[in-house]
Amino acid sequence: MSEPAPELVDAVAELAFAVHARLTALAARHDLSLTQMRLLGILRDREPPMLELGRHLDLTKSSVSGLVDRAARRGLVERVPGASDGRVVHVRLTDEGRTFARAVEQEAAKALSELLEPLPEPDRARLAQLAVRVTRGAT
Amino acid sequence: MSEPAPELVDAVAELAFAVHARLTALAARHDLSLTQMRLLGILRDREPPMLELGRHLDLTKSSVSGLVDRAARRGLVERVPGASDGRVVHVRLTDEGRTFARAVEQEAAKALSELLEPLPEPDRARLAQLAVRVTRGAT
DNA sequence: TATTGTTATACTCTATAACTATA
DNA sequence: TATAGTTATAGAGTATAACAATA
Repeated sequence: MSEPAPELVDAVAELAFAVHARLTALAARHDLSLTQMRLLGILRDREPPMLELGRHLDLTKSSVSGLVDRAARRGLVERVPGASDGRVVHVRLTDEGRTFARAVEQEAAKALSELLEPLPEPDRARLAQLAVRVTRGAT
Repeated sequence: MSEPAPELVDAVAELAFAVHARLTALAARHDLSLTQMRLLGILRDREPPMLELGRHLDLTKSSVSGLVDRAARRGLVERVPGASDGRVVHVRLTDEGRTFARAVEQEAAKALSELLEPLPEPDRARLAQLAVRVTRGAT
């Protein structure tokens, strides 16, 4: 392992905080937590059971229950009984939730690309490329 | 404004989530929230009043009160009455808090540099450089 | 009056443990 | 018995509004 080079590590951490803060603020403007926003994103192309949802979000089943309760109360998602296994409950977006999720997602993309505006185009692509290489090899 | 190029934006968002998750997990191993960890980091070289702390953390004064209460209950920080202005309360690390903060900070640097390991050294420096340029121009 | 901070209250988020229903 | 999910309970984190003390 090579020497950490602390200020370089700091730079990456600061970028991460900036991204996180932007997304959190955006979510808050729609009365969503970042977790709720991620929930909508996950459900965009899936109808997973509660436990699987928990794996995606790294939450316990009880936390997922509460999360889905609150989203369902707002009419964004709904629970669907499993067809083959009576114990399983799938979660899916309602029509309203899908429309909403789509809008929020577009805003998020816009917010992040605004954040990246200090970089001219070729560097932006370079940053993204490096980011991909890190996350591909990540835990 | 140029076209968003969604998958590039996604890559940066994913990197941010990975960094955030690492730091959150590390903090949790010490029974800290990420906010508590940031609090310790801020106090490393400052003894700010409550309101200023709130500006650093982007929290209301009431949230800061609770945050400092909990950190103080653990013996990590202490409140110090302002000398010139009787309304002001400064916050500073205790000796124990300082030792603890130092240890956690080193672990954090190590955790992040591990995360960046998929990149060979020159690329790591490039990533950091790009990150700096984004955050320098950022909100 | 204005400012700094705390307190009262409420809600989200999260976890652990106990419980229910199904397999 | 084992698994999927819910519920009861508790604590952190956050906010708004009302309050206290100081300026």
